[in-house]
Amino acid sequence: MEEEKSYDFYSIEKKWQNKWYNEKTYSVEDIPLDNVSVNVNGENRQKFYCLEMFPYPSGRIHMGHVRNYSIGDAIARYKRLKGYYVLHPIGFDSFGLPAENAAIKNNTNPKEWTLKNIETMEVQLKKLGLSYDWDRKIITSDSSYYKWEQLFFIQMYKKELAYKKLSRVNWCESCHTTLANEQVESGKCWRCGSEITIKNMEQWFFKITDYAEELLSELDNLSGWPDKVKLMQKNWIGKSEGLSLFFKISAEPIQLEIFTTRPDTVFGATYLAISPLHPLAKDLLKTEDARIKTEELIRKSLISKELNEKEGVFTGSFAINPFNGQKLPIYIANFVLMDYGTGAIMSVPAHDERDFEFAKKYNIEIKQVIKNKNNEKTSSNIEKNEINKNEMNGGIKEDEIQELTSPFLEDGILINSSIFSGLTSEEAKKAISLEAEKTGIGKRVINYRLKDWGISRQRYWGCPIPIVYCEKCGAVPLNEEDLPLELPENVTFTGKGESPLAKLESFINARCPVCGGQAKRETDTMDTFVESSWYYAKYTTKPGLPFNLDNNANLHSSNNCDCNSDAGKSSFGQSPFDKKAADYWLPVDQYVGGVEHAVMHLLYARFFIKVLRDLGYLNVNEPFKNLLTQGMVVKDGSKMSKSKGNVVDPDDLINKYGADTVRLFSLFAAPPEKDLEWNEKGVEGAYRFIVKIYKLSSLYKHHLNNVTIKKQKKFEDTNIELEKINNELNAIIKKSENEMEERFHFNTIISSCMELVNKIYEYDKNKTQNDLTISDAYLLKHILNSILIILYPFIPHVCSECFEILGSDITVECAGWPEIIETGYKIDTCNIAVQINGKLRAQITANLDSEQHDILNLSLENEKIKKNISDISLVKKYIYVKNKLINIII
RNA sequence: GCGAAAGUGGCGGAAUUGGUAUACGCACUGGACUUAGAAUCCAGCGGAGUAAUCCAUGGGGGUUCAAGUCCCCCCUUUCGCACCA
Repeated sequence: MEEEKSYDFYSIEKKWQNKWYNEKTYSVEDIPLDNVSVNVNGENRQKFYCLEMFPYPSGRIHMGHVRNYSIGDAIARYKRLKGYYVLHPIGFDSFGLPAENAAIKNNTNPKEWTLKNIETMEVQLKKLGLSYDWDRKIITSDSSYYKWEQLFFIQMYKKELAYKKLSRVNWCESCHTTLANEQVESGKCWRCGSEITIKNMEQWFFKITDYAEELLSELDNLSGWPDKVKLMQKNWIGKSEGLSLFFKISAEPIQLEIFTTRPDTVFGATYLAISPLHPLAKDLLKTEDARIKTEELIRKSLISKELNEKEGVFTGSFAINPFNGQKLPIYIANFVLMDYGTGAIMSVPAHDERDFEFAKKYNIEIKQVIKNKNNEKTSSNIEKNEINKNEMNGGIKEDEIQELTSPFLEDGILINSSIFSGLTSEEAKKAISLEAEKTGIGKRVINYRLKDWGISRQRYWGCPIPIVYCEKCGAVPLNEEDLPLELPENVTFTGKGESPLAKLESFINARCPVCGGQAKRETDTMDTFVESSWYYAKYTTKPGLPFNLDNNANLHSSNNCDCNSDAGKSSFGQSPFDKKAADYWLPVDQYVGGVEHAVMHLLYARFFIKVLRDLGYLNVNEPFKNLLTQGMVVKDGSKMSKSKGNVVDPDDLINKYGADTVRLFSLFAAPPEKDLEWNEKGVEGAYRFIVKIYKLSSLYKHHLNNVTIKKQKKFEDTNIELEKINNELNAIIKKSENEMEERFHFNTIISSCMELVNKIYEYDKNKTQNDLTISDAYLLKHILNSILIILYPFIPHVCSECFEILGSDITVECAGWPEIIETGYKIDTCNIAVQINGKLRAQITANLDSEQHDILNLSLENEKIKKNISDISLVKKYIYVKNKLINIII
């Protein structure tokens, strides 16, 4: 055996990376030219847009990035092997708080800090050998990017999709800015974990609620999304259908509007409850005592949404139930939310947990109006409820006294409800709603939990909002041709008080675009989730000259928005991307990222593409066709973090083992959707496997180098051991296709390849390479090449190198997905498990596709079976699963 | 509290359609090579038992010839929402 060159990952990885980056191997055209639009077989190549969530340039990449990008790269490289025309871009989500916080702390410039980080991370990403089209790199903090965002903002403003209002908003004292609802997690800031307080501020909003229905209903079409994420979005949008009902206030000329999803319980209402922040709250108060108590409730509601105990105050006012004329006391109650529905409810303690709790506390009547459907006693709920026999025959006895120990929450049959008694809840909901509409005391409405997206941030390092406030004209958007409104650089950071922009006279003072008079600029910047809401569309067009919207055919014709179709047409007349390119590449065929963005980024991006569609920029309804949400990388059971001191730096690992090893381990240790437990010893295992592959290729270098693989259907006259291995290879080829396209369980592909490599070593042990006949060499080269191609998406450098070592005119990435080639070897026997009464007792070898009685006889000849079954007459029956198993029942 | 997902050796995990549970990797144990170690290679590795066998996929029931897989109840963990009327 000749001396092998040892595996020098550093040189190998450098060699291939240089080739890829210098030759721009992974660059694609915005719209494929004729010469790439067909494959070698003359078939049309399909496009495939593979995207991973782009990183925030925080300084260095971390293991989460490595995992995310290894998954995406595996998919992108696989699709190229399969002949797709693959767009696989990368960029940096570079606006955000850390840059500004670093500026405050270290007296640096956020822009310089950010660009330096991008530079570092770009080097790191390139060292991982990811197959990106680097020509399409986006840096969102660059005005060449965010000027388009300002353009979108202006156009949204003109369509009233962006608006400003005074509102109670979430405030994070630590980040010193407001936050959108999606960015508050259990009352805490999503970024820093600080407690959120409530502030009343003028804020800019995007009218995402206009799209609530579409965002909800389109979820059904997203078959390529995990159910978990769809459910989270569904719950977040929180559609509920119900009845809005007007209650007259007795002795007052005013009405109170409430919202309920349970119109069927309207006869059980025993009080009304309104939010302390309800505009009518103070008007309804009748006593000084109630006023004082209410002030306290208002004070508490204003600072926090957190609630420990239900508290309320009787206002002294009464309302009239429009259905039965009953006089209902009106309470001010802290558990009623002002920003949902109408801020007022009818309380039905018998059939609502919260109303029940409140009624118990304040001794309010509890009146049951729904009973169990099946006429069974709800014994756990009702203590004294002797159901009148008459009820069985449909006759409902009124005025039964129900003593509930807990509310009855399910749907059922109405009782004590006048003409509606006897109806089911479902029927009654309809009937009562219709009646309310007929008599004009109410209307059916749909409410959403989703709120408009608050995008104002009182921070510097973000996209400036292109609005000025003119004394004469009010809020006025900039002229589109004056964009970009650049973020000024000559600012000082104190970390105290308002945004640095608010103190910068040169920025604040502006001319009104309408009247030319004195005006002041908006000093809030946009939420950085705005940049990530459309970056995937920007990628579809290479950077360069802006596209003229007017040159884009049919730009406004297929606009499915009901507004003026000229809305998207700006005087500026330009677009950040070519509409044809966007329509060609979008939607993203495979999106990969962390599940933490399930209701933030992923909801905003869905909203934004619909807005861009309605503005006429593209013709796409959804941004991401398939979504893969990968789990976290954890160590010692918890997420890697500086505070826990369990961070592993990818750079250290790459230097020690090489990028292929780090990538392989990331994909091997767990399926992508699960958390990945980091284990240094496991990394060594991955390294060992790569060395094994490299050694195997080196071992056969001289024997296979000159063997040229021809296209062939079958290998003849080959070594039987190799033929067996080829059979297993064929199974792996098939299985891998399924995994790479459907399930993404790369770990199972890798383990199959490990098994196969082990088998080749075993084969090698019993042979010397000189035994190789010419036909064996063909087959072996086919096997080795195929394994290299299958593993190439995961460990591209070493596979490229080994493919070259074994001798080929083309690189592995041009080789195409391996074909299944048969040999003369046919498996004509199989292993059959023999069970007695369902328990495994023996294994026998039988001819393939044997008849069941032959298998039975064969089984009964087996020593172990004989011991249990001495005679065939003992066999009561048996079940035979072809080529697999026989279960004999005695 | 509501909703969802998951629970398999010492560990990460396989078993994709109900059909031979524990593939592959890690760790561990023994052996070879070595002055020694590292690396590598070989062998072993769910538990109990001398063995035949028996017991094992969070626990308990069920369906089935056959259950990690399907159904019901319970426990635990993780995630999301948390008074949304």
